[in-house]
Amino acid sequence: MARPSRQVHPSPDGTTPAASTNVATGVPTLRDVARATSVSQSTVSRILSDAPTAIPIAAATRERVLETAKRLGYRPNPLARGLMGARTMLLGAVIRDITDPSFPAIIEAVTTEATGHGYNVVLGHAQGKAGEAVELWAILESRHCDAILLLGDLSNQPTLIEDLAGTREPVVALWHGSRSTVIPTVNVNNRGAITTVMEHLAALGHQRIAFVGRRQLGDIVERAEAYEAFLERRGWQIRPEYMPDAVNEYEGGMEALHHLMRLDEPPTAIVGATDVLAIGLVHAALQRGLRVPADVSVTGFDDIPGAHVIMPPLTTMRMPVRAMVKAAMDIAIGSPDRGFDPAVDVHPVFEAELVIRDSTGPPPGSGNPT
Amino acid sequence: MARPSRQVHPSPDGTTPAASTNVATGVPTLRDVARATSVSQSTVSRILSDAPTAIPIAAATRERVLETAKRLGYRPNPLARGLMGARTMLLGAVIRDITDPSFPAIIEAVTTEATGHGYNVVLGHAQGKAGEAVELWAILESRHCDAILLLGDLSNQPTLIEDLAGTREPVVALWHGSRSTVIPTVNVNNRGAITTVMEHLAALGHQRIAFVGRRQLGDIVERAEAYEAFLERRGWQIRPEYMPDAVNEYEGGMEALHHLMRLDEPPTAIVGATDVLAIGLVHAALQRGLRVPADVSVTGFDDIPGAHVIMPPLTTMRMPVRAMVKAAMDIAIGSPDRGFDPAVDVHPVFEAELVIRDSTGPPPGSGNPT
DNA sequence: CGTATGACTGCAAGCGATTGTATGCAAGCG
DNA sequence: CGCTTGCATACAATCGCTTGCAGTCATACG
Repeated sequence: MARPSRQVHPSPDGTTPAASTNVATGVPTLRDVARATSVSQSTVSRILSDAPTAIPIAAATRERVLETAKRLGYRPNPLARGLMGARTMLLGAVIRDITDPSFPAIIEAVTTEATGHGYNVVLGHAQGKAGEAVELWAILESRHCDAILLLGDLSNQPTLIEDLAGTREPVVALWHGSRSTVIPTVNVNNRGAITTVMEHLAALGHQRIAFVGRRQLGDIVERAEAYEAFLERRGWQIRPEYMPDAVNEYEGGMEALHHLMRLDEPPTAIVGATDVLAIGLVHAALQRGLRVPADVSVTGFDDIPGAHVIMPPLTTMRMPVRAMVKAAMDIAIGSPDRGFDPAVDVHPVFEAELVIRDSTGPPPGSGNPT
Repeated sequence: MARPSRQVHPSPDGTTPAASTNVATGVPTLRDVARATSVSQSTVSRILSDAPTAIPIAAATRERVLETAKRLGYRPNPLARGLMGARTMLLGAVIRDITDPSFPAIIEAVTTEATGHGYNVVLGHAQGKAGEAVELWAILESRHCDAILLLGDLSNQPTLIEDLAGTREPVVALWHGSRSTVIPTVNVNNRGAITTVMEHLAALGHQRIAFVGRRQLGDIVERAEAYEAFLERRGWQIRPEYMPDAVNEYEGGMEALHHLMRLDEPPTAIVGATDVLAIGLVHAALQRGLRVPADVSVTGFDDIPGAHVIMPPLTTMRMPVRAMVKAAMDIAIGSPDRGFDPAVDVHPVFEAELVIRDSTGPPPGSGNPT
């Protein structure tokens, strides 16, 4: 790293070197702007970062500086800024699994919202492994992100959440399943949503309803519980064989369907814990020669892109992704200085909306199939 | 920002304050480690950043320092490091449109590869607008990313590419359509791939083949050209009405299909420029009561997740995403110091692989539909 | 036994920006 | 006309870390 060690010698003859500009990088620095305008760095700094300063600046000077800065193409160095403890305008995002089709929309919302606030997003991909998430968090923190968003349930490793709780930056978890009270969480009303789905199915005449999803991720746990609770309220039987374990992938859904259809008394409707699962369910059903929804109804959750272009288009629950991300952002970077703003709810819960499409219908043999 | 201005007074009585640790943040600094070990910062720095230094360090000292550093949980501050011109270990990624289902896999590959190299990824979402991409680039550069990856065709705004060419960090474009020679590009052999698809269809007996995709994105332009070239080679007629314009969304594909099927002589096979388009095509065909592939064959491009769980599973071209990203990474951050390594090919082209599934078959009325 | 070589370390000067405090100057007041 | 005020700037100290160069012993050589 052959960096010229001393560049800014006061020039033996006394003349100040014009505008040296860090020779190595070619990027104009604050000092260059100061020199070019014949004012001090402090003045330039105060003007450019127009922070609420007690010190007044002459309008003329401000003009001049602003002009030179633009002319030189000056850009503040975020590194130096961050060093002094100023905000880095970086938002860390730890994503459970970017491969999951429900995340792109979330990421899109996050980057858009963040940009709107002048923030950049540093992406960390946990690849489903909580171990990596811990490490990621460390990285993000050391990068001095102003806030960190946890996207998806990363709670299977308790250490993470605990560590995060002790951190100095705001950390907000989205779709984490509302189990943690240590950190703010923004969630969807899973119980309410599943209840809505079940009621939709029940209204259609279904009684033998299965639920597919692995009780591991926070959101899915809640959904499963809501499913059981509904059955109980109705006084319907809870059959363990109606709740097969399934990894959250298309294949998981496919296997689950085959399992369910091999049962002596197969369900007439299946609630998928996610759209991915539901699409797998539908696909496997079709492969088996079953008709959806004539032979079996299927519902999903998330309304991922593509959920409406499968055949039949999927009935599912749509979450207000944008609003949720916005809420998280407000909690995370909304309060200017001190930690969280006590005035805002740090555990908001949003309602999902039932999108009825063609994958649900009356159970087989129920008179008029519409 | 009430930051205690002077902290490290030599303590009147001569005792060195234990380990002050930046009170504001609570994060141990290099100085803390130095004090705790009773050595100078320089020594600690040299040890921890084990840079190839001409200056030798006693093994015992090294041990001691390493041990204390670990005990204190010391983490170097990337900001301060970057300020000195060291690598920031940040990789900028500008994504054309994260909403496009083919990108998640790419992002996944990028984050994984980057992590493997010790890099973090800063994500920029261009939202399809090239104007934003320019701005993004500026941001990423000012963040001192060690390299920048352009994901997807951002070339519709020429300024971007020009600006980028003059930058000092390595910039590599992936899936940019191989039109730019100003910056390194990693591409898939679109012409070869489309030729493969066309041959597959021709071998099945199709002669009336349509192509759906908007000639705007680099990759798609190439694919369209290859389509025409194939027709020409065979001496088949190029019908403009067989090349409808279609936005790269499910809906675009659906509209295109309806358009094609309203033709007096509709095609028996349709090549979708992307899987998204293809899925839209299939969906619309099914809606129209057409059977795929009995009535019309459809092919896609990308093999996005989900392409195999629609009905019928999509015949498509799969790209070696991982290998392509790896190649880009090698170009971008492979050479340690000076720009690009002249030894490596900066315009590698990868071959896509035909994945035959069930959306293609012989044209209607061709004897045995197997 | 004095003094060269080395092997190790410490000093201190920045990187680029922020910010508390001091300074220069022109009005304003009595 | 001297001095208080207040406005506009400049100074200088840091943030945490890297690094060229100077300094310190200890050992080895003449």
